Amino acid sequence: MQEVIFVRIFTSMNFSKLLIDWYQLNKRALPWRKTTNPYAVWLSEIILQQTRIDQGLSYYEKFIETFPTVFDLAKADEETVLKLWQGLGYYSRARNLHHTAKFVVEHFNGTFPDNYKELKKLKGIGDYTASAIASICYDEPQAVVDGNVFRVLSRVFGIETPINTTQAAKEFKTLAQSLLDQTNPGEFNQALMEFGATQCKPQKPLCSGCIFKDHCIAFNTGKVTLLPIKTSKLKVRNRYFNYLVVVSANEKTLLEKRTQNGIWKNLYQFPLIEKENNSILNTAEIEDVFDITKIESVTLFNEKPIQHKLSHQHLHIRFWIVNTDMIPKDGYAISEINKYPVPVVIQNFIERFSF
DNA sequence: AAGACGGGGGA
DNA sequence: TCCCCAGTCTT
Repeated sequence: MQEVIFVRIFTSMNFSKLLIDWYQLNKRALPWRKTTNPYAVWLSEIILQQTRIDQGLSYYEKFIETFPTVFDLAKADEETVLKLWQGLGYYSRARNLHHTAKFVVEHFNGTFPDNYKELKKLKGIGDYTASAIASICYDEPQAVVDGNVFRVLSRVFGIETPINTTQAAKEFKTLAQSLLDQTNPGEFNQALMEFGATQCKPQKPLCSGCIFKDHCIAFNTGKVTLLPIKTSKLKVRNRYFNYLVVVSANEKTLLEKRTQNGIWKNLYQFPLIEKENNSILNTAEIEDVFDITKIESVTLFNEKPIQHKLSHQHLHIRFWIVNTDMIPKDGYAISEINKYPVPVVIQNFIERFSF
């Protein structure tokens, strides 16, 4: 038996009007919505990449207060920027943020480019962020495609192209562009994202009162929970970290900066011994790290490795307390270590361990 | 085209 | 547990 399904077709302006009317009634009051200052909008967009508003909000407030203008940000040390970013993750965003602030000050006298094409040339600004800034600050009709847009459009229009493909990026950008309100693109873009974030949510979307109920292909074919489609699951690498926490006679410890590419680049940590497996360290391995003669004692801080899960890596971490009589030459005063940007797992240890 | 890159929150 | 988040860059 063939099932017959009725879906109302959008007329040209329908989608945009329904959406923007909904937005006017339902938008949250957020600090970056009070301005079209490109610096503030840029900052908010970088912070919100792959980050929930609830998580990013306090960081935005901190950054705007500490660095009210692009000049203030450009003047700061990278370490200061990373410290303020600590805990937010994806630290390349902070490094690129700082780089671009300096670039804008040096080459554009502190004035951001006023169009999509030039914005996209800046480090850390991709298609999404360039479209967001250009539309919100300069009314340039560039549609944004973020996770919300993928979800809303895939459902409403019943698009089954896996969203983590190059083809989907083009397909959804074209569709979003065709729906875009040409006279108020910034409003439209924000409305579509807000709608995805609060109504057309990943889980338990609020379909019963949805403005697109009569039009939505997914809703009318029972496929809401199946869309959007995403292929391939990433594989996670296990790594085994042993951190050596030196406690010296003169209240100093050792820190090192992670300078290679990879996780936590340019953040600090205790001296690290990485192993291939979960085996316990022996004292010889620890002594090899320091060219020292006098280790008083070595104790294992946590018998059970701390499980620290990142997107692509599952870290198993042990902390070793190394007491020594010697005075480390390049030691960091215990009282000063909170000035350095460190990964969350290191910060948690510092707070648990009473030096 | 695929992989790397954080950390937290919700179900 | 698993999924996803106002993505971008590198390989």
